[in-house]
Amino acid sequence: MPELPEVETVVRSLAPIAGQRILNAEFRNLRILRGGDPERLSARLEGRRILAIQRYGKFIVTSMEGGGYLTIHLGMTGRLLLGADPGKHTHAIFTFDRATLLFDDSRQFGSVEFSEDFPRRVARLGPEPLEIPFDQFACALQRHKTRIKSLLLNQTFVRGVGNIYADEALFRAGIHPQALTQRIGRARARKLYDAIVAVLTEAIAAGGSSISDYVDAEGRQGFFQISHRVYQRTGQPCTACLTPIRRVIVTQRSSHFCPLCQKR
DNA sequence: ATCGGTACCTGCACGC
DNA sequence: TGCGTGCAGGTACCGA
Repeated sequence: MPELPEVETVVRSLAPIAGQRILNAEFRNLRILRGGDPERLSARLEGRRILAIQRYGKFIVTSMEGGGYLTIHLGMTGRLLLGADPGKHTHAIFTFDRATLLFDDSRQFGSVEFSEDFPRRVARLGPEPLEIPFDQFACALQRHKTRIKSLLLNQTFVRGVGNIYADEALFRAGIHPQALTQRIGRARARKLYDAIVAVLTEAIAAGGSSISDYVDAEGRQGFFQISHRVYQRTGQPCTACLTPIRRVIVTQRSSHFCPLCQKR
């Protein structure tokens, strides 16, 4: 579910726990806990204050008072919920001075990890798409040899773009998801760069896309899904030319596109 | 060193 | 009603 705009919305809604102390950390499902046993981790976290909560692509990195980082990834169906009741898919419960935070995840693709040093899998990510300068984006694009949709999903290229926003950006840029990166010149790269920036900025302003069950920590839904032009609109008319939107599989992921507006 | 394919999970919508 | 199938915002790992 959550891509950059959804994770950004979640991080913003977590502002109330910044500066608060973790009184208790309980882990109910060890699948989502990466590396390390729950007892030791609880002991490591309890009594410590949250210093800052930051987003890196789709990762949430919480820096702790006295050192260490709590890194959370929401996977496909992960949620962080303030003041909610634990349920069937609650895998971790953090009790703070004045708040309770749950980590829920029905598919269990998400993760919670504690590390003394800045997490390596986050350090390995590419630049933020809303921060990278165009020249750097264009150079990085040239260096890869693959289909553009695959590249956009590759988190070492830019971090935070997922299936929804890749499809939406490619539509706005008029580029076919299966287009080879070598066939994308500077002008088309510019259109793509601008489209990514626009779609992510608009989605953040709308609080993300709520496809099935995404909500922020306060339980609020996003509403960018009403602005989707291709994503999950297979068979519906293109917003620009009325041609039915098509769906193809690119690197095992659904890609939605307009066969007339988007060129290889 | 980069890639593409696969595994990891649950829930839902659909057709029979 | 139940069962099988396909599909869903994700990353990590494997082998070519």
